[in-house]
Formats: sequence, C-alpha cells, structure tokens
Amino acid sequence: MAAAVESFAAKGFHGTSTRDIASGAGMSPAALYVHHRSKEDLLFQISRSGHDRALAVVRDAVATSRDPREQLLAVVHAFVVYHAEDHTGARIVNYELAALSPEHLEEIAATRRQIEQEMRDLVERGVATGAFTTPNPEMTALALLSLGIDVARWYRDEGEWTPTQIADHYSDLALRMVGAA
Amino acid sequence: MAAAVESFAAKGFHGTSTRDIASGAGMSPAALYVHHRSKEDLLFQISRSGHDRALAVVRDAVATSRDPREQLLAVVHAFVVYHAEDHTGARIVNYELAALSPEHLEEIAATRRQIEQEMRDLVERGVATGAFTTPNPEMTALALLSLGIDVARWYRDEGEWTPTQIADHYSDLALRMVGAA
DNA sequence: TCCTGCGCTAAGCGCTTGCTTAGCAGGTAA
DNA sequence: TTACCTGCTAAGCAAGCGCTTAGCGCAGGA
Repeated sequence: MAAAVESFAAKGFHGTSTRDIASGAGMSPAALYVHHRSKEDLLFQISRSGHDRALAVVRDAVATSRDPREQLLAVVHAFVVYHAEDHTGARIVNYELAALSPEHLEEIAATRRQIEQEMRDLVERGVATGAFTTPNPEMTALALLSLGIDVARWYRDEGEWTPTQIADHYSDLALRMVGAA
Repeated sequence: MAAAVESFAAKGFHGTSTRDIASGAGMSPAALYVHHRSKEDLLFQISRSGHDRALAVVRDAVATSRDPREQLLAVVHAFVVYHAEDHTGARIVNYELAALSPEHLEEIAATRRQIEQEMRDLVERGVATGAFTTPNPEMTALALLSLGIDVARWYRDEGEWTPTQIADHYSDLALRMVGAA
C-alpha cells in the first residue's frame, strides 16, 4: 500500500501500472493480488483511509474548544499540517477521485460532504455568535477548505517553509477571511 | 484539441486513449497524427495555451489600475472567473503537469513562476505603500493563487453560483487576507 | 515425520495501448 | 489530361496492460 501511495501520487492512478507498485514493494506483480482484489481496490482503500483521517483531523480540532474563533484556528491549522505533512496521500485523496468506481466514489463523496459540513457549521456558528462576519458563510467555508487542500498540490518537502509555519500563517489568514482578526 | 481537452479533464492524460480523443472528434485514431506529433504533444499544446491565457489574465488585470487595492480586486476576480468558466482547461493546466516531458514541463514551469511572481509583486507593492498589511507577502500571494486554482477542482457548471458571484466573494476575501478590507 | 496453509513467483493470457503504414477520395493547378 | 497535394481511413504492429494460473519453499502443528 505504501508503494501504491508513492506511485499514485507521483504518476496518477492510470499512470501507474501494477508492475510499478509491485517493484516498488519489492515483490512480483502477482503478489499484489494475494492482498488486494484489484488496482482500483487498492486506490479505494488508500482513498478511504485518507478521507477518514482528514475527517478525523477536522473533528478532533473542532472538539478542542467551544469558541468558534479557537475552533477555526485549530481546524485550519490541523487541516493545513495534514495536507503538508501527508501531501503524498492527500494528493490521492483530492485528485484521484475520478478513477474510483461509481459505488466507491459515492461512498467517498459522502465523507467529503461531512468534511464540508463541519467547516460550514463552524463558520455559521461564528457568524451566529457574532465572532465572525462574512456575507456568505457557505462560500467562505469552501474557500477555507480550498486553502488547505491546495497545499497538497504545491507543497514540497525540500521547500523553504515547514508545515507548521504554513499552518500558522494560514490560520491567521483564516481569521481575516471570516472577519475575526 | 477540443476533444482532447474534454477527455483529459474528465479522465486525466493517462486515463485517456488516443482512440477516446479520435472518437470524440469524430475521426479515426490515425487522423490525430496528421495534426499532432504525439499524445503528449497534444497535452503540451493544451497546457501551453492554457498557461499563456492564465498569465495574460493576471497581467491584463494588473494593468487596469495603479492602485494595489484595485489591482488585487481585478486580479483575483479575473483569475477566479477564468478558473470557473474554463474549469475544463484549467484542470489540465493545474493537474496534468506530471504527464509532460521534462523539457515541456520546464517550459511550462517558467510560465507558472511568472504568474506567481506577478501576484507576489502585487502583494509586496501593497505592503510597501501601506495599503496592505501581512506578515508574509510571499505566502499570502501563494494562498491567493490557491484560492483561484482550487476553484477549477470543485466548480460545476450546474452549481448554485455563477463564476461572477464566486469571483465577487473571493475578491472580498482577498482584500481581507491582505488586510485591506 | 508428515501435512497443511500461507506468502510468494514464473509464466503467460487476452486485451488495449500509442503509433505507423499503405492507400484512397476529392480538390487544385498546369 | 495529368500530376500532385491534403485530409482522411483500414489494418495492424510491438509493447505494455490488469489479472490469473500453477506451483514452490517454508513455518507451525499433529
């Protein structure tokens, strides 16, 4: 699975052959099928666990406080750190959805909707308590998620910023976006 | 080329066969090779013209004013509208870079650096004139681009918002992010 | 000592891939 | 009329694809 993550992230699902994965894992191509039903099933398992982790990251962060401002700081920080540190896995999570079977895609899409719902609820709670000011909480929530997701696209391990540095700055940007700075 | 854009955006470069493109264009597979050297060359041409367009969108917007605040509004608005209206092409521009040959990738990467430079210069001008306040102009510029780029990922033609509505809200978010709201 | 089950490999099957070849219809020009 | 383009197709080649089959070495239990 680690070899598959590496390869899918670098070359995409369709750009990766089962032989690539097998040799990355130091095995013969046939050995894959002892552990996994198909190449698509491997992608699904990776996507499944990645999405579960992303949702957990968001929910755990929300649970650290009851103050919307603190919750937003925690969520954006954790979400950004996750997308930077695990950019390899996060690339598959966010950019290889089209290769999933219709049934698998629907299951994954449900988790994505839950993540979006968490962020939307958070922004709306802040607006309701007067902590935040934004004319469109739904679109603002989407923009906050975009910021984190896109980190997985451009982040490089050898880059000049650490995941924490990026997360710190992005948390500040998030406060500004919701009018809480 | 239109058929290739459609197919690459929907299924990715490696997920698209030359037969897919040919039948999308109502031709035989061999007819592609009358007009294009290879499948990768087709991708390169699409990526090339898409990147040229993106850079032009940014530069044209910057040229509409001399005031950093107005320039930021114009750039973010135009950049977001482009990524929403041409989300099909923009998906290839942003997410199919790995399929390019090393030489083609380097050429494209140069244009991407120019786009980033435009945004960085703009934010820095705003900070210099006192119109903007941000502790890290470079990272803020990256975040502003992220916002636009990620629109291409999630935008759907049948969605509830028009490109202009999204661009209006995102322009406001941009002002907040640079501390100019 | 023998047996069973597990993790694995060598070989290969049927199919699809990117791309090439040979050739053909129809328009243009001398 | 003849010659030559241009834009296309039918057919197919070599290579690579996802996945299967048959079988092998070895650890653990009876």
